[in-house]
Amino acid sequence: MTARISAVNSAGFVSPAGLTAVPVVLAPRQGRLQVLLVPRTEEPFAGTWALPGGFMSPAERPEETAQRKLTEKTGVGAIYLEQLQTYAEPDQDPRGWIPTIAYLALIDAAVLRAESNARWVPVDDLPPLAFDHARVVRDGVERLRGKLWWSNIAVGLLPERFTMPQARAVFEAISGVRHEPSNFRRELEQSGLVRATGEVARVGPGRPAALYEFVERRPAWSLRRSRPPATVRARR
Amino acid sequence: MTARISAVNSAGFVSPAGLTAVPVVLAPRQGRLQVLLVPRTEEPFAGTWALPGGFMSPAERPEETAQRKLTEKTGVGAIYLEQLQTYAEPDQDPRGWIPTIAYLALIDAAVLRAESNARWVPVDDLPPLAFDHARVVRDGVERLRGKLWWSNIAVGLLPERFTMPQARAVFEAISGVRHEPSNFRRELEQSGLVRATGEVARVGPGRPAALYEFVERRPAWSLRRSRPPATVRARR
DNA sequence: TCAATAGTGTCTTTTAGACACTATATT
DNA sequence: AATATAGTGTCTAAAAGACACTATTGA
Repeated sequence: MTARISAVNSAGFVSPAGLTAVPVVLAPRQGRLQVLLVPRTEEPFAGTWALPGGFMSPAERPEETAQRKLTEKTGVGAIYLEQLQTYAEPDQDPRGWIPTIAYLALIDAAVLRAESNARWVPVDDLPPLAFDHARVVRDGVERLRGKLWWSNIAVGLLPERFTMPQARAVFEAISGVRHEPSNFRRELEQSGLVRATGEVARVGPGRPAALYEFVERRPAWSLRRSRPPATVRARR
Repeated sequence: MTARISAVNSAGFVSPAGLTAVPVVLAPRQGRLQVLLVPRTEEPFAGTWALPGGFMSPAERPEETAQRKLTEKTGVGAIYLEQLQTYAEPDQDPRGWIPTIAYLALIDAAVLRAESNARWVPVDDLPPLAFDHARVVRDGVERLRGKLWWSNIAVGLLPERFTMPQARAVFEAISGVRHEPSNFRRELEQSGLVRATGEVARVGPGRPAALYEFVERRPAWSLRRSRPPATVRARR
């Protein structure tokens, strides 16, 4: 086991040994919601996986640290970054008093391939995680699901322009439930979050799909809809 | 100006000079939502007000620190305490690198009188606040309003047993909008958050009001309702 | 009995869920 | 033409909003 780190400030009091920022990077892949993890090589967590976080410096804003760590691991920055929660339990980190500021991060759909030794893992099938990162992932998933229909948080997970079936696939992967196609269309249109571009996408057989785009690409809330749509019920 | 505090950990890196936890204590008073503030005496913030926070120790969970500071200032603990957000901007604290974990705190309606040199101030009429506490208060108010109809968060703000008009007054003070009495009653009953006790309250003229209580006094979410009730529109 | 406050009933409007049907492409 | 996918229309059910009306107290 590595030595425990400690710190004392210039007034003589014990202070945190460090401060970390960790992004929970989520994306729908293969129809399921997945999270980006990196392997942990140091004891006592060798063999487990962890979120791609790192130590903050005094000159850095915590979002910047989360962004930087993310870029180091994936080669891209986050399209969306929102503070999730801070974890500061006394014994959460065996290295010492090291609180963690967690962020919910979404990266552009187009760069989902870029990886190093990082790995995408379905959030409902996690390997053993270091620290309390399993809980952090759970909190992140919950936040993403909770905001899905109330904000344009899905912006970064869809291409610039997308079809209704594409959007539906992403929403279904995130929430884990199936939606009725025609109702999904109506709900998303009425949400005020998206707008038709007038163009269509021709791919394969079948009627071409109309292309949509988000009205607002910066973080924003829906003004119209009042509740999330229902899931599809079994046919009777 | 006081000297800037710094800290270095045993591995030789700069570490935070301290970590603070600050509760945003909110309560409806005199029909308006108010926040509990304490006067700041030290430079450079002498003359301003601040949230009643304080430094954490390594052995303390951050919620405990927030609770303790609250008790020191008001004589009571929080009935409800929930992490709001962490503020760790590089220059937010002139004393040094001191991140702040903010909590949303509600205290029992019965002890709202207990004060020391602390003061209740309407959230829409704040005096100059130290640090970025004005922003912290805004974030707390937003969270409280957002959760009002979706959880039993109002538990601590109402007496053990309360009448519908009382509940309505509290909800209106928090949200800042007026509700139609009969619809308010229906919505709150159907929310599943409260239940009639069968007793009535006789006070002054008029028909006695039935007494209600919360089904669950621990933090919980409503299962039934899907959106907040409408505000009262002007008569036509 | 009157003023004051609490509570009920109900009509209308809006929103959501189910699902039959139409449209437009490829092979 | 057959098949596949996209999109429309609409019926029904449930929820919310408006508001007239009834109920029960103290003075």
